[in-house]
Amino acid sequence: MYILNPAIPDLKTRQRVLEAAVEVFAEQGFRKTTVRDICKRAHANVAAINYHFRDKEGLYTAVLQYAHQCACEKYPPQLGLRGDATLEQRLQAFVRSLLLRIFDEGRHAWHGKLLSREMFEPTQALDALVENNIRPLAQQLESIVSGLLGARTNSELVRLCTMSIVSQCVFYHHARPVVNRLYPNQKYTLKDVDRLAGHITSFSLGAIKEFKKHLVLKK
Amino acid sequence: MYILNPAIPDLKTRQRVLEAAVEVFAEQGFRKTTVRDICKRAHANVAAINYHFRDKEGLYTAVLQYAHQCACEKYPPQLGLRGDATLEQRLQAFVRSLLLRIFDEGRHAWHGKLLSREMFEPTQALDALVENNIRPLAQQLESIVSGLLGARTNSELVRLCTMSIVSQCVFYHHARPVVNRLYPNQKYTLKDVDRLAGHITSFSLGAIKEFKKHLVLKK
DNA sequence: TGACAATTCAAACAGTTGTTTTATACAATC
DNA sequence: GATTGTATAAAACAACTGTTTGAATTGTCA
Repeated sequence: MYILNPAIPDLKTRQRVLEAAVEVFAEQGFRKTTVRDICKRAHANVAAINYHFRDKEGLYTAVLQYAHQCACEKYPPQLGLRGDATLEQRLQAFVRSLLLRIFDEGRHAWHGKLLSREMFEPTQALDALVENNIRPLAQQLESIVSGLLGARTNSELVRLCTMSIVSQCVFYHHARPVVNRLYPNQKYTLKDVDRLAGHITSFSLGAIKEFKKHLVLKK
Repeated sequence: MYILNPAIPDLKTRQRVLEAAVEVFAEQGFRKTTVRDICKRAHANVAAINYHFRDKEGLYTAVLQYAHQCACEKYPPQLGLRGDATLEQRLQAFVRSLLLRIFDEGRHAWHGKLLSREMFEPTQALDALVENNIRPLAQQLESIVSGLLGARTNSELVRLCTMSIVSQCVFYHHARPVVNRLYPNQKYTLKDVDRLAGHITSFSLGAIKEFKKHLVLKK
């Protein structure tokens, strides 16, 4: 056993490489990242990647799975919500947990960053990620929206509203470089995130309320 | 003069390289793109890039400027709007033109793609792009929103609503790989884009209307 | 036309990339 | 205790990268 990295001293090479790779891939993306950089951070030999993960791409898919697993452990789907919560409360909780995942500055920012990268250069890994992780979340939100609009609303409107809500959340993730340049003074502490969650929720609830009003008038 | 590319036969090397570079950079990103690939498409020698643009990075900044210029020519800020248009009409036009820019499948999809790439790996070029192009657009939308909410609304709410509107538009750009996987059957013809613009506009107008109602009640 | 600059070209350069090879150290098994 | 399989190490490999070189070609203008 080789104790080289004081921060994570007693982990086997494979694990050290994996954890280093998550960080580097998230920061630099697949292309820009070099196996030598990863191994340097992991205090491992260059050949370790090929030995444990076959090749760089094998390591990358392992990284995606690992990061997703970590994020799910930290932010479980229903964020401390009582069983008898109203639809409004469920929406607020959904928005808030999504934002928290996005604005997590710590070690769990990986998930979001890696997911963002998949948007630009989708790999095969994205297919599995959408089916296993994203679709269930989308359906969860759709059911909330459907309930808010009224059960008999046509599905297209439900879908459009769902996307409108999600988009407001992920925007601050995708467009952060632009937002930061537009409003350099804006910070995103926990309090700010809560306020943002409040805005998005009431903005969306207001929009849905108006939709429902006109839907009722039509009938 | 070398007539090699039948599509763009009579352009000087510099221009052929530039146009090829726009496409390749937009498709593959800065890192993945190789100068040899660009030159191959442009039917130019490898050295052409270094001769005309100093280096690969010089070519990239030229590409960003060029793509931006092209997009502005095709989609001018105010999209055929009468001087006496209502705020609602101006909002609809703003949303629609933004969506059109995003869903343009033709040669002008460059601008959006390149801008998206800047989000992940911002270069110095992004600073100029935000100041010259994005900030004016944001202010334009802000003034519309401000008018809709009422002149005396606090600026934070105006900004939050502005972001909520923009986010719904750019979402379909940023998250297209995910959206396409979630709803594979959804197409985005001109008609669909118009319907989408209609939804985003009425969703946002409804939300703003509700906000205004509660603002009035507070006073 | 002839001289001069601008442009294009093939070839080579120097550096980096992911990967493989070969050898060695360790632990468990017979 | 020899053997076997796993893990790590240094070095070398082959391919590809952006860039430069220097000669050949083209265009321009006196």
